[in-house]
Amino acid sequence: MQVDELKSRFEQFLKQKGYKITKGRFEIVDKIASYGKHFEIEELVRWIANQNKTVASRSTVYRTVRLLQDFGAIREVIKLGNRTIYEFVAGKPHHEHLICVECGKIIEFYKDEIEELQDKVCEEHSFTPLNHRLEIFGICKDCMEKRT
Amino acid sequence: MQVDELKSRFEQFLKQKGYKITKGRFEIVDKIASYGKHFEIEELVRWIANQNKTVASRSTVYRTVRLLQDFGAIREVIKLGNRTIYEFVAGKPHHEHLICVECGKIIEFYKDEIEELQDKVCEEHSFTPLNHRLEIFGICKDCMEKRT
DNA sequence: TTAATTGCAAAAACTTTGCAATCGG
DNA sequence: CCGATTGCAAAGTTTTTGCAATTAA
Repeated sequence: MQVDELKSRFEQFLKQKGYKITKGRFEIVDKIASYGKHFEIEELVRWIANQNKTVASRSTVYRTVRLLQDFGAIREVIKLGNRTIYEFVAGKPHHEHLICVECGKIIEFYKDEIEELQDKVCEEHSFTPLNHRLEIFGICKDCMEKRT
Repeated sequence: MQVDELKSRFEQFLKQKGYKITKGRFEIVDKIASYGKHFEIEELVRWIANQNKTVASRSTVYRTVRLLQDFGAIREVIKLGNRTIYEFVAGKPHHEHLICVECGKIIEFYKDEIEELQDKVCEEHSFTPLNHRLEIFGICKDCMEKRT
């Protein structure tokens, strides 16, 4: 999805919720889109603050991140210790993560069968799934090789 | 596994690491074992503090929880917002969780096929898995029925 | 106009840590 | 005895919030 299309959908979302269309909110979307990788909020705040033109304060970033989560453009994908790592999911197909606990590398993967089995489990428990997160922590290939 | 057996294994673990065998550590194990359900650390601290005989301070609880994680007796199983929910896993077979976002109910499940598929994915990426967590958030049967 | 938003600083919630006293081996 | 552990309070992190000023509709 193009960022412009996303922003226009976000605009609809805001209007529909009775929220206002502000410059700051869209600049944050641009920043997240151009950041191009998984991020933590404080990381994003610092990165935004270091740009020539500051587009939003820490509170606004936190508040907008929450809005974008409700909207569905970003998602909490990794919870490691006290850290929360987000990703920009806009338009990207759903996937899960392998996280290297040595170097922090994040590998994305998707297995249809895993999704199907989850649906099956939910059905068995008459549970209505809304979303899920599968995190596999371990050592990536590179780090494994360095160990020898 | 019996709690006594677990404590004896924990004792071996401590000795092997060069740590000391203290009363407080074992009393915390007893408390967690008798708590009998998923818990958050602050919840545990408060619960322990409310007992006739206080067995450990907040810092000791935090420090011991970390030790027990390393030892493998407890595990961070759910990360929801800023909350971290632990479970006492001692001897229990591995399983995943369905979490009702409405009432907080936690349902445990295990699907061998899901585990196998994960191993397969890891192999495909030459990734050495250490541990994983699959959280499915949704609405449980009871909450769904109440909605009508 | 007026209700939502922003930035700030303060507060909140959770967790870690320095240190002196104490305890275990 | 010596080094690990404990409790406390202080500090560190991350996130939320109250409020006055500002801005969008």
